[in-house]
Amino acid sequence: MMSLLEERQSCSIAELAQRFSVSEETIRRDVRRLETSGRARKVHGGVSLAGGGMEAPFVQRVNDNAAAKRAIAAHCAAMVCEGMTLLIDSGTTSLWFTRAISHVHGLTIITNSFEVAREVMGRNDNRLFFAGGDVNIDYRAAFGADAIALSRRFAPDLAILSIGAIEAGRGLLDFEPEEAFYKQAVFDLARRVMLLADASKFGREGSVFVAGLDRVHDLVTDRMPPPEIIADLTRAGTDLHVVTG
Amino acid sequence: MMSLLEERQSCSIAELAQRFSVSEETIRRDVRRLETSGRARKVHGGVSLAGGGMEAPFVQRVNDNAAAKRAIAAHCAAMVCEGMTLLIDSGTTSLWFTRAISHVHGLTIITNSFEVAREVMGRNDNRLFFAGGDVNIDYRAAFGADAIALSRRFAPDLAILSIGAIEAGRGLLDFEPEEAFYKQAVFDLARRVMLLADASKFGREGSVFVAGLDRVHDLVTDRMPPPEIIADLTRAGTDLHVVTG
DNA sequence: AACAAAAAACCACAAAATGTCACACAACAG
DNA sequence: CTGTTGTGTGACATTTTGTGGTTTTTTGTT
Repeated sequence: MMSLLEERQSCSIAELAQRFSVSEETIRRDVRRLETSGRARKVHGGVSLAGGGMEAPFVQRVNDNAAAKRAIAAHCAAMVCEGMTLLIDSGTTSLWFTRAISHVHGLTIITNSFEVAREVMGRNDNRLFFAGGDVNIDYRAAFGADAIALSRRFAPDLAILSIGAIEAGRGLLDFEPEEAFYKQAVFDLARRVMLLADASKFGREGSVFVAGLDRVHDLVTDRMPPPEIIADLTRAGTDLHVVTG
Repeated sequence: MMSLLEERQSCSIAELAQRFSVSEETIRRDVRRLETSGRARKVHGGVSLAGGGMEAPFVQRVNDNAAAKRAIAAHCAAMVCEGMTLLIDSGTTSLWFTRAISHVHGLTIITNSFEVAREVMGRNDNRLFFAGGDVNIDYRAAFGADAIALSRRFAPDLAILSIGAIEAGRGLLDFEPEEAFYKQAVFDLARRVMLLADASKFGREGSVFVAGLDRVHDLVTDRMPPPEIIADLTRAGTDLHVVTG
């Protein structure tokens, strides 16, 4: 069955059932197992290969929890006004933020994210500085020493950061060491650091330490965090903004 | 449906409905979802890609003389093999070249062009280094000192360059000083410099001097250049490849 | 500018398709 | 014999689709 999926990128349940002369329910059970083992993914009416098209993970991440991310982004966008200098990192929520400020003119934007850059280039009344170098294709961004060096040239009014996970007692964590390293470097630059994190980040466990909550001036999220994290926030002096979707 | 939108920049509801044999209302619903997730945007009577598309003047330049550029690109692509290190500049012909090498694996690509970078990121079995810094939004590329500094780190096997104009007696000229400056810097780096220029470049007059023809190892074009330029080429020791569309 | 006709978009509800669950049955190894 | 595993069946939940009616937008005409 996997070999059939290798040829055809995807297949319908009904077709597979007929192909193997078994009931559709049997196919569905097998598909469920394949999904839990990560080798295929279900879609309504059929199955498709998991790894099909390496672009999928990024697009998927952008659309995960889109409503919450959009609301958070819109809230932050209200604090941006003409002529500001912004540093925007490579998270998916940051991308929503970039879309949300598309109507503000005369900004200077520094970013290491290709998606953010693309969004900014849509309107050409902004100044754009791109932190390049070694590109992580999965993340569509550059994290290496060159990206850090370029970012360090600036003293942005505001830095917009996303994060992989927020854990009580630990602070901010991420999954990719390079990404974490880049973020550490930019914490010092901005006069104000705003962290955009939908509520799903509170449940996650990261694998690389990035920074303590005290480095963040504002945390913008869509649901009230668990009490231990609220305690950490007050201790760190971080302002908490909960955007009611 | 997204893949159909990738090819055609936009599409009408009625056409999509007929294409997939479903009712128009179903299409509208799907489009609404695509819009809330930010991947497409609705227009009256149809859908179009969200930020996806390039800016009108740019996409026009890319498609100008597309057949010739594609043929030139295909010819050059034949000289690329697995594992090479390539520097690709920001011209529109270079973009066609990048598309033409999409089937070659394991390349290391250095570029200062966002469009080239985007094309490379489509397949993630290449290594990508992006020369960033101050971004020229009209050209969708970075030309500044930072871009030069990063590019200088490399010694590519092959550099793929485009040019604004080729004049007899003068050599290579461009229209944007910054772009010219960047190109001057990269001429020294590559072991072999290949210039991609459709025949329209021979008639043009540029405004900024870039380099003499002697810096170019190969000139690939689609029609025989005027005799004075052929004389210059032989004098400079440049190989001339004329691709018969 | 005003107005009417036409096209397109939206909404709500019913119908169809698909997915899920629980249970019964058969094959089979220990 | 018994427990395990896989399969099929039917009831039920969920998702998706089509349809009719209504509202909004565009277009053409005066």
